[in-house]
Amino acid sequence: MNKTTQPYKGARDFYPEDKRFQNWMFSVLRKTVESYGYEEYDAPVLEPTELYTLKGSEEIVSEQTYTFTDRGGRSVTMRTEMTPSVSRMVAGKRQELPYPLRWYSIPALWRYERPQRGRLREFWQLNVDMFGVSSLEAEIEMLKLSDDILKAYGAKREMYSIRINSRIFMDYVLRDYVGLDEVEAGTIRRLIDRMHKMDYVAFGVSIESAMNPSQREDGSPEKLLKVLAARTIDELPEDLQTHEKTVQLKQLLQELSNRGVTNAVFDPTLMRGFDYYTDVVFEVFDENPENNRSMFGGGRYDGLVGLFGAEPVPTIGFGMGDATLENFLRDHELVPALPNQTHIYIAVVGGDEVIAKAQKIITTFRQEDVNVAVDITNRKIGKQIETAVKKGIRYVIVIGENELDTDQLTLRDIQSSSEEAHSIERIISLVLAK
RNA sequence: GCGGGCUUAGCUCAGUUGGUUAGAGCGUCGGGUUGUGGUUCCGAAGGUCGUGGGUUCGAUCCCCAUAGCUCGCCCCA
Repeated sequence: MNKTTQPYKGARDFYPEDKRFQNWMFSVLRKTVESYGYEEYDAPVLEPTELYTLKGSEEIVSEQTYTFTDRGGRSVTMRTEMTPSVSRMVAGKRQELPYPLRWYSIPALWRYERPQRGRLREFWQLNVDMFGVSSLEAEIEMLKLSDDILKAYGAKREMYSIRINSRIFMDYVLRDYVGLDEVEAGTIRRLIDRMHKMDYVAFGVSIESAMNPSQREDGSPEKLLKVLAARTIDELPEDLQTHEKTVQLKQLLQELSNRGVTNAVFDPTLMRGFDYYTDVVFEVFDENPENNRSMFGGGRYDGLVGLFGAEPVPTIGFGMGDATLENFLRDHELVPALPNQTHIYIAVVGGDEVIAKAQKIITTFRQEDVNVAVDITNRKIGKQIETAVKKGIRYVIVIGENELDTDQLTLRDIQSSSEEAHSIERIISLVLAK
């Protein structure tokens, strides 16, 4: 028997204080996405392994998942992301669901990785997806919603940036504009993804060596570097300005700005993997240098539902991990004091006999939605109050023989260290007011 | 999967150039005579010095391995 009290590597225990924080964090997420009409769904923690090999990444499945054989000989995998599951669910009821679908979930996910800052083996992830809209209005809503989530926590614009790119646009740049074959393009995509981690000269050298000199047109590396250097769409080379996706991205940024999202920018170096995204991709970056990674991101993936044999559905969505969000909130000091959900702690003088007689009062509180914990230890009164203080419970009422006789109770406010006698009705409204 | 740093009380950390009973602060528990916490005073509990092996008369300290934490790399759905 292993006697360690530590949780499993990369997984966390949530003591009441931690769970209180998580509940608060999630409640803000829920409130914000539900204000846009998104509905919560869920799926099993275990999925058949084939669900994750469906879209290709064999290597990821074999090396970065918890995969095992069940008692019936089936290979199962603990969910590492929600997108395949939700795509499966939509495909399963493709013909009967009322589009557009606005769905969200906050599942616990498992990935077999080496833990580091902002990255654990068990983590929670907000997933927001819209199915059934192919127009740019879907992108606008997704990004506006992302922005509203951070604003709901009290984040200021300068704390984060929203970076946007298009896979179709970048494919056009790499294949047609620069003239690369698919193998070269794949290598270059990986390089671009790591661009900000390399120095500029080394990056240029890598780009050049990744391109086959005999096949490319003269000046291709330079053409590409010029595109990647663009900080805005207007800075893109003249001959790219009229491309359909350029025009669309410009329109997207303009409309976001019109709706108050002024920190969204075009970023040609944004790659975001290379699996199921089909067009617009975006990432929200924490501008705090302590958190040197994107906080969350997503994009359009129009092809996934169709993989299940159903008629394809245009889809856009994003995922937001709890660890990176927590880092963001703590480092920017956006976490408020979180009160204990118990409103009143009742300290008892006189033991079990008094507790028995006080039941009528206690029941009245509970029926009025006041959460009441009774100290049944029969310790001295000072200890009982100290317990309430440590638990972070705001109000204390001492009940003894004296209180049983009157209809007034003395409500002690731990926060202000004050005491005042009130009727039970008055106490209920005072305590619930906060 | 690769590399760096770390691991001594519940927490944050001292310490021993290898020597017999390993310390502090905070926290916890109890008390300062019987119905009021966060101040103060007194007292107590709590450690096989991450784990396993080696060197040595003797290891918490030196060496090796291993685990965990942490930071970075790879990867990041």
